Amino acid sequence: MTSDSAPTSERKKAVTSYDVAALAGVSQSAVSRCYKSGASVSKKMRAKVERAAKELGYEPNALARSLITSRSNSVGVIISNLTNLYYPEVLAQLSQRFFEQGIRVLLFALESESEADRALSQIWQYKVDGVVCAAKLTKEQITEFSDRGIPLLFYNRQAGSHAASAVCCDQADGSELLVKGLIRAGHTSFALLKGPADSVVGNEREESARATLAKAGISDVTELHGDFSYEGARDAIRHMMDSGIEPPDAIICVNDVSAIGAIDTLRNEFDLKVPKQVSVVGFDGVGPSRWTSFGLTTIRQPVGRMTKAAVDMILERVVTPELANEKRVFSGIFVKGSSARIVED
Amino acid sequence: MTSDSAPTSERKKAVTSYDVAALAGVSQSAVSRCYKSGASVSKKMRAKVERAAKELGYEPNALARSLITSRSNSVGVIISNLTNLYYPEVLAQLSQRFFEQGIRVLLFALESESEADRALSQIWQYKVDGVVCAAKLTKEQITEFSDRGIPLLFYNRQAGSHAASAVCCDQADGSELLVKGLIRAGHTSFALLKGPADSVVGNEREESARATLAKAGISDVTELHGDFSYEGARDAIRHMMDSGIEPPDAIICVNDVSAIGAIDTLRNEFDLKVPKQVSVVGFDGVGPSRWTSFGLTTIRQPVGRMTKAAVDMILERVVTPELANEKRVFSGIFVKGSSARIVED
DNA sequence: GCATGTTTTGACTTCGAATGCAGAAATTCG
DNA sequence: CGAATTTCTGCATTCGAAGTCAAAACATGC
Repeated sequence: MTSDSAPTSERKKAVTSYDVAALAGVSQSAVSRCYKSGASVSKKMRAKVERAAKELGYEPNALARSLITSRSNSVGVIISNLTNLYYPEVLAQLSQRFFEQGIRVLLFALESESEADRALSQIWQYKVDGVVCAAKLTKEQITEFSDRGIPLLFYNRQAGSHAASAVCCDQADGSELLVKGLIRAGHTSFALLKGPADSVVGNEREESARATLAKAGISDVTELHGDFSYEGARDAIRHMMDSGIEPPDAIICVNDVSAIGAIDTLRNEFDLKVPKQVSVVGFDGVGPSRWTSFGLTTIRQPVGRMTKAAVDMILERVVTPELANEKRVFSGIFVKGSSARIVED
Repeated sequence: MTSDSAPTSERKKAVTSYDVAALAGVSQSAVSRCYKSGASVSKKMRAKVERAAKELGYEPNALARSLITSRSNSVGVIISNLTNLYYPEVLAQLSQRFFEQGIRVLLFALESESEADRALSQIWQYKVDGVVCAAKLTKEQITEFSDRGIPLLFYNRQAGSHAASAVCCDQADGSELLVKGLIRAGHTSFALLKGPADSVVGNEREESARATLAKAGISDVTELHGDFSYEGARDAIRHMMDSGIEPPDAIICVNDVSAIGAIDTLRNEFDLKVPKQVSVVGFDGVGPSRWTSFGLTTIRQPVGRMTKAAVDMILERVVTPELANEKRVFSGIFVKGSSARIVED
């Protein structure tokens, strides 16, 4: 109907290395070499190629390159609940750091743990060079990574005894610090606002808190069931208060958002003073924990250093696959805040 | 030193369609066809191939497929400031929805606008099928998309008169709604807490608010300079109070986080009652706006419908490139809250 | 100037899946 | 049962860049 080069609709041009080669009057190999660092190319050649490339607006096709080199220069990032206030910061930093290294980030934001399988299937197909995972994987799933030789790094999850690296914040240590401070300040009755039952991070924090209390002879701890969310914390506090229990001196929350929910509910629904009547502590150090309404006493995770470690570790293992797995644990930073009476060591 | 198949270190196997073909005793083309919907394959063939594929654990190589089909089944998502509380939700939903469609998401989380160029260069190289952009692009950058035939969709940014689709929340309409309500409630002196000067969204909200006030004969509006952040709002409020101005009846903030910062500062640093002495309204409807400490009166963006529209529109245009650009504007939802005295229409 | 050594360069093959085409098998129909 | 279709299948080629290798160009030494 129309000629091959329709005037109105622009044909996709897709400049290839052959086009550049033709224009520059050299071979395709030469063009390719110009884009490879450390290749042997004469100045004249480079100049010719660069001029031709610029004239045509040539950009190497990353797909073709990845296919032949079997390196995609991309990593997968699996995050289970992006709506948790803590993760956006992590994701932003990870993505920024990878970007600086010229690495692309394939994002998999899981809604539920059960989606992990489908995400993994996509990950295998896309031949990512490595994966940073802030979600729970089964032992089999982890094994599959090592079988395929794809470096895997967990962010704030235990790799267990399995074959994966990990970057963590020392949950136990942080909780202990907070609880000891609360004990020193003279609190005697405690409540523990837990996270979802299947959260590794939540369980670690919880158990450490409980152990520290036990060591001080306090074993009668009120358990509140939350889910890391504001609403979950609110409901837990309501439930506690409605059941006629005497409010505890201190509430240890597994994360900041829970702690904020607890504070808000105690203050606004039950007219209790925080920290005067009830001390509340959190964990994470998210942005809103610093808002003056809350001034949360918490443990801030060193996200900057943790994400840097994560990126470094993964990239090391991409370059040197035989490198053994490694686990780096970072200490959290105590934030004094004003939501709890605490006596420091 | 060692034999070709070292016993300890597992060689990467990389099962290809040829391996499957060999095991199933068929041709590579046959295997390929089994993975293409709508291809003509007999039941027997399909069964043989599927068995062989499962036995070998075959997964098609997405890179090779993309290379030949020139469809990568992936989209780029550009977000400028992920740390803004509003975007994580958008990103989570976008990524989820794309994932459901079997589309991979390449994430580009820009720190500064100037990084856009580098992100684009990666986008070209990676041959994404389309891009959703929640960041500012120059006219030239936008043009480059249409030149290359890559569908581009702006999220909450004006595409201007340029060639790109867009999904937006009606900023002007929302602001107007709030301001009218404030006026009806009898507020007479107003302050306007602005966003960063270069934010399109912020400017639209601001201008609409100002226009609505002007229509009511109120042109003397105190301008406060914020940057969408809690801290920025706090500083702006401090600055206002310290300069000895009589506090306004109402503060119109360009976004929720600013509004929260304003409320906190008014209450905690200057002992003003919100909404009794000062009404404060925000915009966005982020999670923390619903926290009882704030109970923000705001306009909630219909993120669910907006992200759905974004995904649909982009995918439509990937399949049918000649489709004209389109802009869909969604009305925000008024959230009554308790941070402002408002009289509804 | 010639033998030797060192860069450069281009022809050709490779990565792994998709597809046009032609021939083979299965199906329909007279 | 054979002819005419229709449905399958395999061969060979393609996508675009990278790497191997041997030939070509250049540099060096005597």
